[in-house]
Amino acid sequence: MGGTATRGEQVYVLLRADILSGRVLPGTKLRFADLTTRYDCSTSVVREGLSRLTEQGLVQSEPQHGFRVTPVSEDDLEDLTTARCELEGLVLRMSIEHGDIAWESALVAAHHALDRTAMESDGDPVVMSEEWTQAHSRFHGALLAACPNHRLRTMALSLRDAAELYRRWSGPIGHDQHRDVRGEHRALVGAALRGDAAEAVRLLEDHLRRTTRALGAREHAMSTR
Amino acid sequence: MGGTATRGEQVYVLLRADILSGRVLPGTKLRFADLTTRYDCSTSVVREGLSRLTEQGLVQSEPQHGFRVTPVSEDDLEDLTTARCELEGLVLRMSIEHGDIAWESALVAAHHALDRTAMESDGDPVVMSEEWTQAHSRFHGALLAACPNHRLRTMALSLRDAAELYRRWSGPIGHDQHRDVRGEHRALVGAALRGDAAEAVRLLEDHLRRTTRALGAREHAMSTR
DNA sequence: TGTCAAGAGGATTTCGATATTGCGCGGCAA
DNA sequence: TTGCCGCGCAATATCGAAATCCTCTTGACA
Repeated sequence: MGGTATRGEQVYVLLRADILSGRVLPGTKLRFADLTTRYDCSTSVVREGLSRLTEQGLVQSEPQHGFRVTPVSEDDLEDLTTARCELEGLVLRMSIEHGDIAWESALVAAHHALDRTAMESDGDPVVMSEEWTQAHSRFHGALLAACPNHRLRTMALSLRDAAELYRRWSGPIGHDQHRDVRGEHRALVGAALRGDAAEAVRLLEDHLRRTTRALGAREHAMSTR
Repeated sequence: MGGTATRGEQVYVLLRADILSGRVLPGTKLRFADLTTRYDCSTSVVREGLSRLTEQGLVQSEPQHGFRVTPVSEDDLEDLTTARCELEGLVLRMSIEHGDIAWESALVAAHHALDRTAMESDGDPVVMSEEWTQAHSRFHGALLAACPNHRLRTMALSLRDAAELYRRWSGPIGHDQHRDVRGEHRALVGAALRGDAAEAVRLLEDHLRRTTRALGAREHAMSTR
């Protein structure tokens, strides 16, 4: 027990975690031989998992040439950030306009949890802590949760996932450019609870663009070393 | 020649065509045994094709229970239409703001082709002609083509595909509610070429909502018979 | 020396069969 | 009659090998 329903699902979850956590680098070729031994299953199952990752955009496939982890680039990051500003902003507006008390409560709870979680991990202060990443993801998910449109919400969350791949390669964000990430989150919650959708969307876009700038700088530093 | 690269791709294209053209009805269970004989290939390949359809939203999968064509419902149609109005409107605005002369030319060409294509097919006047459907799809694709953001454009087109599944179940739209579909398209082109993004978006949303209403009425009539 | 063709090797794609899972029918006891 | 347990069937998930395809190398020929 404790396992998921199918083997393909397991591979999907495991490989997804490996990609998002940075254990396999963007651009890496994913060979079937490696994966079958790594996850102890047949090529069919690996293929299933890769296919699911592909639909999420974390993996790319070229027919007859196999699969590789979606490469990162500054252009793609720019594309992704613009898409997120527009779509996530839209979903946030709808969420605020339709949010009820239960939504507000869940949002406050998620924000509290995030605010009380350390950003840097104890063991390795150069990378962000797993707990903070999760809490951060949950917080932004809670912000969008009241959007009544299932498709738009799903797409916005999918874009957040794609961004996670980039966020991994940044160090603790707070240290770059003297940002006050906690303050940004607090302001977001405030505007949301006040029902000020326009202000909240503005804050969110700022939040996303700032993160992008930090990542772009970091990535540039990595690619030129 | 004329064949696509892999067998899985073929199954994907064929099955997709079968679903979009209405040869297999929404909600239908897709058994492997049937599909392997229908497309003359193994279960693995069928699985590959179904997986790709799933990522596009045309097919749903429940672990251990197989696949079925995504069922249609009035609620889902409402959800889809709202999502399209918001997202496609956004993409259209960006497209108009960034469109150059080449885009305008392609748009004019696509509109001309659409305007000169008959909506009703000769053989079966109750269903829309294949040619018109294609021209219609190309026209709306041309409208969005100049949006510089790859992700947003792709998502908008994906939503259009999903809507195709519904559109199939409507008769020739022009006959319902005394609509002037050709006029709506012409007005859209006019606003787009004029660079009036706000007006174009308004026209597009109207266009989409009208189609939805026609489909909703039709579907209701079918479900109660 | 440069170009092209043929072949070996490695990787992906496809196959057919086996293992596993879920569902329904029938029997048995209360 | 009703409810529950267990067996059998059908469908899906998984496997491991065979077939197919791509790439890189080698060698011959102009």
